[in-house]
Amino acid sequence: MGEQSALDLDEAPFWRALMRITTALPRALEDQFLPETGLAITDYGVLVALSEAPDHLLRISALAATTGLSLSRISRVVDDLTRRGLVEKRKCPEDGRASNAVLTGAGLARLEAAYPSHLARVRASVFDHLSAEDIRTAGPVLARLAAALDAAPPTDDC
Amino acid sequence: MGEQSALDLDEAPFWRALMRITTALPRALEDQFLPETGLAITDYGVLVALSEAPDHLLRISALAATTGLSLSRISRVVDDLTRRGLVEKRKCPEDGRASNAVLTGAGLARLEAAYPSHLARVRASVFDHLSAEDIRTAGPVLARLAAALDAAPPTDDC
DNA sequence: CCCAGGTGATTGAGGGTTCAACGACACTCT
DNA sequence: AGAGTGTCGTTGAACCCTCAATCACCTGGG
Repeated sequence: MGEQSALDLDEAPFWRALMRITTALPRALEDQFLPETGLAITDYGVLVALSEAPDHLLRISALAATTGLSLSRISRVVDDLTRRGLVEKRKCPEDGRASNAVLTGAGLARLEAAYPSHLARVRASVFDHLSAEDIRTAGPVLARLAAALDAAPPTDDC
Repeated sequence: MGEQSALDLDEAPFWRALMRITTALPRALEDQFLPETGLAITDYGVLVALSEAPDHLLRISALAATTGLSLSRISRVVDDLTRRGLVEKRKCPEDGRASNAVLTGAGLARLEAAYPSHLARVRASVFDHLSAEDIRTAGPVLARLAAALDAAPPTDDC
């Protein structure tokens, strides 16, 4: 891993800001969202992923990939959502090992009910503080970073 | 919370990228950093905060504020670091309720040993994927967002 | 057919983090 | 001085999340 030059004058504040955001943003979102809707942000993400899938149906493993959660985590979350009637779990007909999660009517209703609250939280915590110009200039950079992080998991440098 | 317009065409990708980053970045950092240095990222943050403080000494509550951790969390982390000899805890002379955390020699040495690894992780997960221009344009936007999040905790909209 | 190895999902155990309750102490007002 | 109130830090209980082990099933080669 050897020699690396320290962060320079542009990089250091960039890094600090990024750290602050990664710790503070989830909190800012969740704190009001859960009491308002009865959904954790994780739950909401799962419901959104299902609502965007064809037939509102997704393999458990696909759900894990699109939400960015681990397989074990998704398993428990889906269990919980099933117990609450927002999601249904069906053995996959073509592959006996696999299961599909399906959004129920109640789940869709719950998602739609939560949407305004989610939107309000997102605006209050992020977009209310940024101009249209900010978003246009920073958006592509963030997108590039997000893509790199998605691709990067392989442990090593390149 | 009423009416809100949905995210527009610039905002939606911005938001998705932000979500990906907040979930993937901490993982990308921690996964290699901990095995390489024996320090969790939380530990590292605490040591950094202490190293930047006058006399390498900070009130427990100040430490919580600067690291963004909760008081209860910082209490346990400092306990743990104390047990490992990297930090020392002293009752505060002026205020019998308070405690100060002080960086030990071993703590400083450990921090310095971990720094190159930290730097390498930061570069590999973030700056290697962005141009100098990216950082110059997105940096101020992120800084503004971070500042807003730090200030915003008050529950309501304004 | 059946065995070996691979994959999808679940589960137990354990660490990380937070919330709420608490004990110790400080400050103010009378 | 004493009562009431607020603040600093700690702790028990609970939750979220992950790792590793495991079960059930699929797939390909003798």
